[in-house]
Amino acid sequence: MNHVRNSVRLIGNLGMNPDIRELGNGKKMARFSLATNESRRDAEGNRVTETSWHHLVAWGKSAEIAERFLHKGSEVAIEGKLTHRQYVDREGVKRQFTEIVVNDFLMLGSRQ
Amino acid sequence: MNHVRNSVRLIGNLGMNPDIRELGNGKKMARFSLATNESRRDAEGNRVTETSWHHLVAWGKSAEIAERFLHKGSEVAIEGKLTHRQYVDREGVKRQFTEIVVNDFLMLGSRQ
Amino acid sequence: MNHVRNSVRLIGNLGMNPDIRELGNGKKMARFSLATNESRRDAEGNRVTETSWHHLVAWGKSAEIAERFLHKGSEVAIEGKLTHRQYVDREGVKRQFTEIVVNDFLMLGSRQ
Amino acid sequence: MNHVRNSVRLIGNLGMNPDIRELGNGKKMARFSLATNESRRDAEGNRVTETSWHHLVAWGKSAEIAERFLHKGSEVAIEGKLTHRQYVDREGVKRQFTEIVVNDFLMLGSRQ
DNA sequence: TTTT
DNA sequence: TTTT
Repeated sequence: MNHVRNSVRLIGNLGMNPDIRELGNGKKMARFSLATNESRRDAEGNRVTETSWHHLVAWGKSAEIAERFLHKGSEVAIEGKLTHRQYVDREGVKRQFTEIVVNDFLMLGSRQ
Repeated sequence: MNHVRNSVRLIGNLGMNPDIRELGNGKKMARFSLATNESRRDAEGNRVTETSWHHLVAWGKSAEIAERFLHKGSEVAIEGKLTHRQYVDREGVKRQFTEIVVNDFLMLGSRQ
Repeated sequence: MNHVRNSVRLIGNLGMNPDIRELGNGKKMARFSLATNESRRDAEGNRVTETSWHHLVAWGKSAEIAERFLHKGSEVAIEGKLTHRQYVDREGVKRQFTEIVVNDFLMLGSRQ
Repeated sequence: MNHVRNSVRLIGNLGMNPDIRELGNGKKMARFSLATNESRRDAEGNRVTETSWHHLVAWGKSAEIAERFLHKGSEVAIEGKLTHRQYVDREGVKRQFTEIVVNDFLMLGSRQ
């Protein structure tokens, strides 16, 4: 319950169906990308949309709900924790990977 | 004012004095790292502290306030936007860089 | 920009069309109620929905957007500031009124 | 875990020591007031500080931590849920009471 | 007074 | 890769 120190809130759309893995202990993990679209005016005064793609991961119960209810295009609000992992890729290059560990999410616009 | 869609909140300490740049237009930019410390129990039940280091950038007025008041060790609460940039490093490796663009921050524990 | 100190985030539905007022200075004000629905299990294990009704007020540009796009039933995400006002009602009773001054909002599920 | 729908974040100071009650089931409850100070310029351009007093309540483990560590003047960051209760006072007047049910909090400026 |  |  450390979420006063580190909390991310995003509202956007899934770019793909969640990728579900089942771990050795039977616990599920769901990974997906979420696009947040920001609308602003550029130097010429035209409306432009800037899209950011965020990496999300959900565990356990949240992963199961994601598996059942989320799919490509789904609109969701999520709250999670910002994490950064270091790893070495296949070419031996040191890399950083930032992802949001989902604490809670809400499906939106579900009337469709 | 798109911060309903994309908002990060962190409370932690600066790892260094902010790095201040003045851009061509006279606008300032302040960069700094912020550590958030999360306390939890490990498998053996011992208290462990996990530290995450986040990259932050502030612009304009916020950068000026950061320059004047923030320094290594300062405790701050920040609200910002999660952004990801792609770039190619000196070795020609494609990389992603995640940083938080600060919208608002607050110095804490300032009674000292 | 004091929203690190005081910030409310709600996702819910309008109970009515916004009530629009135009002030002497031409600035608009929009008032509306927002329901947040929380689902939980009661002592007997049955799913129950608890609804909270919040009072919201938007000013200026936000009020104009609210007037044009929000109506009874609209699903929205809002970010605002928690405020409390004291007043004396017609019967001379001292009362407190809590409302959220909207900083930013987002219409959800707008595909309908 | 419904906090994507309804979440309040405040950073401020306690106006009093927490008021601790122990309920029949041995569970503790802590009540306290928190002041958030907002700095802004008035019509004449002078800096003015506006203080809002919020009612907070914490339960169980949070209440116990509040009892041990929080006191009048403590600086804290809290995350909670906005709730409204109706009641009838001793004079038979119907009233509303708004309070924030604390989910998580963090003591700040603890170096003192 | 909303929504699922 | 999403959405409007």
